[in-house]
Amino acid sequence: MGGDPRLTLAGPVLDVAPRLLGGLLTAGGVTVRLTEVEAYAGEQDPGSHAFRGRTPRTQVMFGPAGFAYVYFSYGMHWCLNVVAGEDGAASAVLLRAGAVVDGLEHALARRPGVRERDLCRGPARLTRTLGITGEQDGADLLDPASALRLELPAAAPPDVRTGPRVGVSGDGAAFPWRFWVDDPSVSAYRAAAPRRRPAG
DNA sequence: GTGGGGATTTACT
DNA sequence: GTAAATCCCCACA
Repeated sequence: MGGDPRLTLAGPVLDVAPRLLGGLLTAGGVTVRLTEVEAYAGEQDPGSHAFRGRTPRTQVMFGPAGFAYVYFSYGMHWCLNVVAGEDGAASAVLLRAGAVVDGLEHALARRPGVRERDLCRGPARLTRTLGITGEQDGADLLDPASALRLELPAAAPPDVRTGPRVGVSGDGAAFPWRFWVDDPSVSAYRAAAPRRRPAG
């Protein structure tokens, strides 16, 4: 699967998401190998920011694949998505976790005292470790001159696991659109609608 | 102009 | 396990 990476990312988001696992994301002098992602499937996905249609914040999602959608959450966190699907599909893949493979010194400098496996264990930790903020919203991930670069793996890892998305409530939680590989950097946070001990 | 909620992380009990 | 931190975005009026 050589091919034009832009074309690969322009495929159906549920195909694109697992293809990002093993990919290399570089920013702020740090490179991570992606270990966990989540798919957000456009305007018909109740869990997606694009669910309510095009807005100033989500306009990047409605554009062509391969660009960065960076949003701000909970008053302090940035999260990074890769826009996927055809132009106008408004689908994207949230990058939830990764393992640092280069620039460890820069990563540790940004996150003093944090264990190596926790550096990018979670979507907001990942952006913080790589120094990603809203300034990178709309960046072309496939442009070598970009502050944010993504390199797709030659092939998807053979052992991709799937499960419900994290932090998504309501109907959007029904689909197993979270993809990960077995790695210590994969986030381990509770689901959006945590259950108490199962009745019975 | 106002109000409610959020694709989270961290610290504390 | 529970709660605090913290502010942008969006829907309404």
